[in-house]
Amino acid sequence: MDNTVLGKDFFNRPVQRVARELLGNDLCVVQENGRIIKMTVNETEAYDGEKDLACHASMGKTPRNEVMYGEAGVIYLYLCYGMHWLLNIVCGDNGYPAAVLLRGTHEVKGPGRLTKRLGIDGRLNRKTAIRSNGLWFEQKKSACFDIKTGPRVGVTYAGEYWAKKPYRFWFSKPESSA
DNA sequence: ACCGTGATTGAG
DNA sequence: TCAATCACGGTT
Repeated sequence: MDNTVLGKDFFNRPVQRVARELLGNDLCVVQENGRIIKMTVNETEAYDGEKDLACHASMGKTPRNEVMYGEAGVIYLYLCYGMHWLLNIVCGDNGYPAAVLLRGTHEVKGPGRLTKRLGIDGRLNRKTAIRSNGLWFEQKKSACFDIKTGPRVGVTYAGEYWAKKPYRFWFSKPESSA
C-alpha cells in the first residue's frame, strides 16, 4: 500500500490553495545516512506572483528567483540572512512565479530550523520534489481541521496591503488545544 | 531589543 | 565595485 505522492498536478494550482491543502500531509526527506524522515506539515505561506510585493519575484525575473517561473512541484531553496535555508515548492502555471514556503511541522517550528533538522540546503534547489531526488510529499489520510490564516511573517517591507494579506496557513494537533 | 551572517540586488 | 537589504533564530 503505497502512500500517494503529491505531484505536479497538486502543485499546479493557485498557490493559496496549495498552501492550505498541503497542511496535514507529510514532508519526507532522505538523510545522508539513508534514513528517511517524515514530518507533518502544519504551517505554510503563499507567495503569489510579481504583483505580490512580498514575493521574491516582485522585481521580475532574476537568477535567484528564476526557478519560481518554472514548473510546479520544483524545489526552491534559498539562503536567508546568510544562515538559514528556506524551503519552498513552486506552484501554479509554468511562467507564473509563485511558491509555497514550508514554515513548520508538528515536530519542528520555524522555516530555518526545519531545513536544518532535515539536513537540506541549496543542493536541492531547482530539483523536482520526488522521491528519487530525496525530498517529496506524501498524502495523509488523517483529517486536517480548524485551519487558521493570518499575515505572513517578516514581510512588513512589502507595504501594508501585501503584509496584511492572509497568506499564512497553519493548524494545531487536536491534542494540543493551544 | 539587537545582532550574526553572506547571498542577492540595483545603483554608480 | 559597493552598500543596503533580508520569507530567521538565538540572545540580551
